[in-house]
Amino acid sequence: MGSNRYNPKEIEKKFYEIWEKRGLFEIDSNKDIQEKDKTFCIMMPPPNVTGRLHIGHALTFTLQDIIVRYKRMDGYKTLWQPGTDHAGIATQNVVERELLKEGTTKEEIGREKFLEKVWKWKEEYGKTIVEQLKTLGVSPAWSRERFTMDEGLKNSVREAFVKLYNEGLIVKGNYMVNWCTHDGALSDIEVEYKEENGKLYFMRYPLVDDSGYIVVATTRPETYFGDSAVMVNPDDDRYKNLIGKKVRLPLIDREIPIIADSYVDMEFGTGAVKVTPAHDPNDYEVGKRHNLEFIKVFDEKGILNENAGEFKGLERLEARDKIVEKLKEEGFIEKIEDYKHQVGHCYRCSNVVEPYISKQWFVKADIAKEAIKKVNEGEVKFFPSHWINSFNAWMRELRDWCISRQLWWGHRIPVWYCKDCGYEWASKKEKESKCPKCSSTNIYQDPDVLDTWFSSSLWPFSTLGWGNGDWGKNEKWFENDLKEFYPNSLLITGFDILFFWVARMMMMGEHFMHELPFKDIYLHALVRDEHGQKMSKSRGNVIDPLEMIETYSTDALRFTLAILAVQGRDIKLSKDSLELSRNFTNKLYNAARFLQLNQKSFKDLDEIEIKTDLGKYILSRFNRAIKETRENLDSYRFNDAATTLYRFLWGEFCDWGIELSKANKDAISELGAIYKESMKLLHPFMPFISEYLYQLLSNQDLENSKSIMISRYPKVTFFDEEIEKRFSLIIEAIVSIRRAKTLVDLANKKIQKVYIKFESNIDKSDIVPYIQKLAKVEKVEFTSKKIENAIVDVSDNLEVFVPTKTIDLTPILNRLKKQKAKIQKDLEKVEKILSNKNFIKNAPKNVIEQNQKQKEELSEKLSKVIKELSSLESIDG
RNA sequence: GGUCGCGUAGCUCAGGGGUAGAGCACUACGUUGACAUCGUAGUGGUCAGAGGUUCAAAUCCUCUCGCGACCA
Repeated sequence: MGSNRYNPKEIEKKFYEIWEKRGLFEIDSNKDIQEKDKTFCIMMPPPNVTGRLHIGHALTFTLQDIIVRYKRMDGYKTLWQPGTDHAGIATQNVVERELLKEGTTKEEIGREKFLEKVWKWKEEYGKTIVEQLKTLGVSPAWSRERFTMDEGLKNSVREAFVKLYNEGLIVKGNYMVNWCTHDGALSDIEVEYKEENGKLYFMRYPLVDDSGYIVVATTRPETYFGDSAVMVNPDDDRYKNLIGKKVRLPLIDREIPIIADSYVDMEFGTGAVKVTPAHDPNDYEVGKRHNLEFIKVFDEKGILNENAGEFKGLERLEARDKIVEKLKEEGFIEKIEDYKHQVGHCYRCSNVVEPYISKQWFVKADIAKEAIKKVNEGEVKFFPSHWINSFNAWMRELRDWCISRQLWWGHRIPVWYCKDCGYEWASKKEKESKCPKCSSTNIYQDPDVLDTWFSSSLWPFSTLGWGNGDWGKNEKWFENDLKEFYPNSLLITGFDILFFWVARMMMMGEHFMHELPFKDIYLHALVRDEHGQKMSKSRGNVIDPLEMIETYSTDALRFTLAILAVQGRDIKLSKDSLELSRNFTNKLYNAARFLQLNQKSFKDLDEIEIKTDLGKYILSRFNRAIKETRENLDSYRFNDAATTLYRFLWGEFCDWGIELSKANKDAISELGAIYKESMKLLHPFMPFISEYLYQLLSNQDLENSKSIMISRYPKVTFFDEEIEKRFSLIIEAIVSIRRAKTLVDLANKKIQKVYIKFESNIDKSDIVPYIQKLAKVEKVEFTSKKIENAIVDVSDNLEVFVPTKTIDLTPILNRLKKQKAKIQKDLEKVEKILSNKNFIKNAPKNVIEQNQKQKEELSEKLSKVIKELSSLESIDG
């Protein structure tokens, strides 16, 4: 305890290891304090195995850990289920890049070899994110750690798939989907729309009868090779006479009809549109309506095919300019205009997404019906509550969810086909050997894998053993888990995956378990930089949590995130706020140092009786802090809970408790006990320093002692209004004297004498030493009348007089004048309220009384100020 | 275009019908039995604007302006 700075480095690492080794993160670690039927369960949103800890993780896991530690200490049997996600595309990409470095490709080595490689990569590097998480001090039940592709969860995914397949809720179809030429099929929400400065190309299509041409406008000219009609509005007078005629497509001379459809917007472009049923979602519908030909012009990789004539072999986006150039040369381009439009991009690789027809698997939107109903009936609570609107809006317009992905890494779609009899079936078995219908062994499995979100949508119950078979039983999960921990108590995650993950867990949970998966859903905001900018590598404004931990400590980072975590508001993180928290840890450390200057070891609060008035005062204030902290945690108001702790520990305990104890040493042993107890209150936010100081003040080592982690969370037991009132007067007197001294440049000097005139009765026994010590004054005397020849300070409940001979009165006069103006203004306000007859008639009694009391106090104060002012002015004059 | 959120001290933000709050910054003083990563005292606000409801509006309602997010 030599240094005057808190040094968290060794403590954090050492303590974490001890906690983990002792199994304190596991569900029964708090057995001694568990209360009957109190269970709490929260699922860790599984981070990607390829991931590295970023500040968003730090936020979400800090908040989760705060709640989990709180519940664990509060007597709940607590499960925080950890795990990682196999992250289909991301992981596959990482390993593909590795292969590229080795000069090979996944196609070259084949599916089986490739998957071996991915598993090997996962075993080797998949631990990184977990190790990084540990530096955050999080306390999930690590022994139960799962992976979305472990054998148990593979079983549960097949279980879920087969059920849905047999219920007709999973279907295969040849539909138009969002297609990334790099990553394959995407679900609707995996497409990000961005406004782009594009061009609107006006193309001339010659009429077959050589009577001229019709001009169509398009943003994607390269798709015209797939046109199977030109479409106009039947009411459009410009084109009425052309309906039924044919045009000849430029360069390739294919003939297509001009058709009429009221869907066409006459105002847009030229009022005539090209119809490309195989490459546009709207045209797809038109094509079906009018029985048009579906002509693909490029393949899955975006390479133009033979339908594009001479442009065959070019990439679709690269081909655009070349095609336009040629069309221009041949006179088929009427004009090109600048045009702003929304362009869909792949969320993963930013590639421009194409509407593309392919055979994919879908989960029917019908699956969500029951979940929607229950949410509407209020069976789940959102924090902040307004998220329920977005949730409902999205669920109402839910569309079928495309779940097949053209990847190798992931849950392989458990559907098998018989080459001989054509039979198709879904199987719970990993491997099938023959067709159940014709017994042929000439069978094969669907090559695609499932969307990663499919497996994570089962997470709230699959990790509790649902559909796992025997795998992991009594090790990773237990018979009673589903009963005890489903529905989960709470979900904490970012709002950005509300649709991706939360909504899907809701529908799957409800469908399979017949109960929504959570009671409460807390959605936190984004962490931004100090200027409110989104963090990104390209901006170079990324705040690395590991670096912050290195510089400021885990506790400081956690506390900062908590104190900034206001519901519904983005978090602007800056080094200043981290410094604030770091300073706080130092303050806490030094408070303990002070306590130990007096006494090496302190008892626990429940082992002693608080006898001194100061002890009772601080205990009463501490109980208010307990009440507020608990209330704030119960309503997930992390920022308010953190602020309460900060205010109590620094602003009350250190600033007044410790300072006042310097005048009353008998209180110190009591303060130490209260301080130890307040470390428990702080523990969920700052697990390390709270443990450290608790053990230190108990004069013991964590190595040989019970951890604070599994001690009981403080409960409200004691309020003493009388003593709080008394101390608030003592404090008012001290501040008042200090202010008077400051006015005449005596701030830090010890003065001889001060008189205090209390407005109301106060028990004056034993209060003098406090005032002497903290206001630095030799002699304190109480008076009932004004003292002449003195500096005066008028406050709400008392006046102090510092006798003086010769002194510059100007600052005192200034202060009194200012005070006078302020009081007059306040007084006018109250008088106006009180003179309102309707106010007297309608306002509640206590409000009226309050105002009357205030009026009296103000006028009394005013008269005192005026009196002082006039007497000083007469001297000064 | 639709939905939601935000606009409060120089900055970052709490508060959400009954006397405007915190931290930082700023000013002045300061090494007093832990802490200068500190202490003491102080300065600083027509709560974006306009209407309305109410005895009472920063707070509830409507509109306007500005900013942001999501969806189309």
